[in-house]
Amino acid sequence: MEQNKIPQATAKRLPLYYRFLNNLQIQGKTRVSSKELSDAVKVDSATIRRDFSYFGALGKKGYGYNVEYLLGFFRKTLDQDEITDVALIGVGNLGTAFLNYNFMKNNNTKIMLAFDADPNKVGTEIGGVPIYHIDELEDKLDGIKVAILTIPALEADRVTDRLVSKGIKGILNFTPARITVPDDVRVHHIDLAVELQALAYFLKHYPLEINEPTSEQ
Amino acid sequence: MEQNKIPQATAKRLPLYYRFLNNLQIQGKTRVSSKELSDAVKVDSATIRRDFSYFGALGKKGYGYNVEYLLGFFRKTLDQDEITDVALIGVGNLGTAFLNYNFMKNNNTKIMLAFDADPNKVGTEIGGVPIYHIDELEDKLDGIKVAILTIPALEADRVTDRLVSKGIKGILNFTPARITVPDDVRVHHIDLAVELQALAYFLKHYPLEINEPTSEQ
DNA sequence: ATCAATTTGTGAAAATAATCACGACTTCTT
DNA sequence: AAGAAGTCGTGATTATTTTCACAAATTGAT
Repeated sequence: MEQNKIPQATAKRLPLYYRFLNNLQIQGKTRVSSKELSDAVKVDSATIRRDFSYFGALGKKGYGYNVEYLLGFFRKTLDQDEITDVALIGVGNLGTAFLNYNFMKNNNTKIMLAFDADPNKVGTEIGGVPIYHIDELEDKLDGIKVAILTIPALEADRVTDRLVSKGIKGILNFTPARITVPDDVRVHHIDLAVELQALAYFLKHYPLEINEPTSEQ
Repeated sequence: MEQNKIPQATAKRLPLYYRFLNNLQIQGKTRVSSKELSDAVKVDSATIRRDFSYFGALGKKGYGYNVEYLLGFFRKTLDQDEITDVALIGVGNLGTAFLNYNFMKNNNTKIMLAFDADPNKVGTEIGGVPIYHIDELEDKLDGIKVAILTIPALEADRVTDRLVSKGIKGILNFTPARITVPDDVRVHHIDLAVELQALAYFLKHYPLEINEPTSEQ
């Protein structure tokens, strides 16, 4: 696409920038510098300027960035106008957390429907999202391209195959299983146990130096 | 520490390797090649060999790696014997998911206690973990170095300050807020809304090529 | 015993990302 | 009006991570 030159590391930070700019606007701020933004999002200010620069010259020297303008620009770039419909598979604790989270408020994504195997959950709603039986997957999934996977690891492969057959192109996988998909399907893994273990490992083996960056994703 | 040369990117993958090796052992496999491991964890086989090589020559040419040996090695390296105690702050949907997740089974981390402000939850247990009132934080947190933050964003800064005062050195932050901590405290952010938005962005702007790596964290 | 098939470990190269540092321009203060 | 302070955009550098590709060693089949 037109902007294939944007580094992936930058692309991953865009939603973060967007949310903080939104907060700033709500607070009534009209301008912001890369330094202020840096303090808020914990990303080096030079990195922020570099990130923005991929989209052209959005700021003004000696002034900073106009919040309204920047926000408008990102709204277009991040397709904030165009909402991506999402399906959630597995209404356990984690799935329920998602349904209640109400991402959609400020976001370009919206969970439209959920699936579970538990008959007590099927037919109910959580956070306004209807829950269908997992067997109805193929019937209800038309037009949906993104799925959140919050099911037991053992079922991950089987359900993934069904999702892929049905045309899903992006999966946010919270299962510890590393699922296998065709080349044209994108999977992002978020492995809670690994994250926690990695944090514990870093604490023991990488004592932080003064002035070392203190947070990361 | 002694092994400060290990790249952070490698360190983040270690828990993942560990878990899959564990699975292999349970399945009764005695040997494994970097190629097989690669298929399972979706990390390039050269990257896996490079990762392992930081710890010395763990494999054997023409043979691969001995599962038992490798596992034993990682057990020591990842301190699997030595359990890291963790506190969970905020027993909402997401917090409850963690408590029920039962990470600890195969892991070097264990959630020992949880805190919440809801009087209905205080005094109960979830997944065997006792829930205390958030006001008791200072009394109960002795000796704990790692905390999982699953509270509303607005309370993140205040609670973080209290955790830091009490000596917490690592925070797994599920709050959308980017918290501010001293240099000697490590924070890993997991921002669910950002992850979902980023996935949607990648789908629209980075169409996958054939043979492009198909998954990532 | 021989040889084809495997598979590691790693030097070297390539790709990706972060950071420095400064010229150019803007705003603010007096 | 002039100078000080602030801030961007970016060339250049440095750091980090991934990938290639192949010699060396091992295995397994005949």
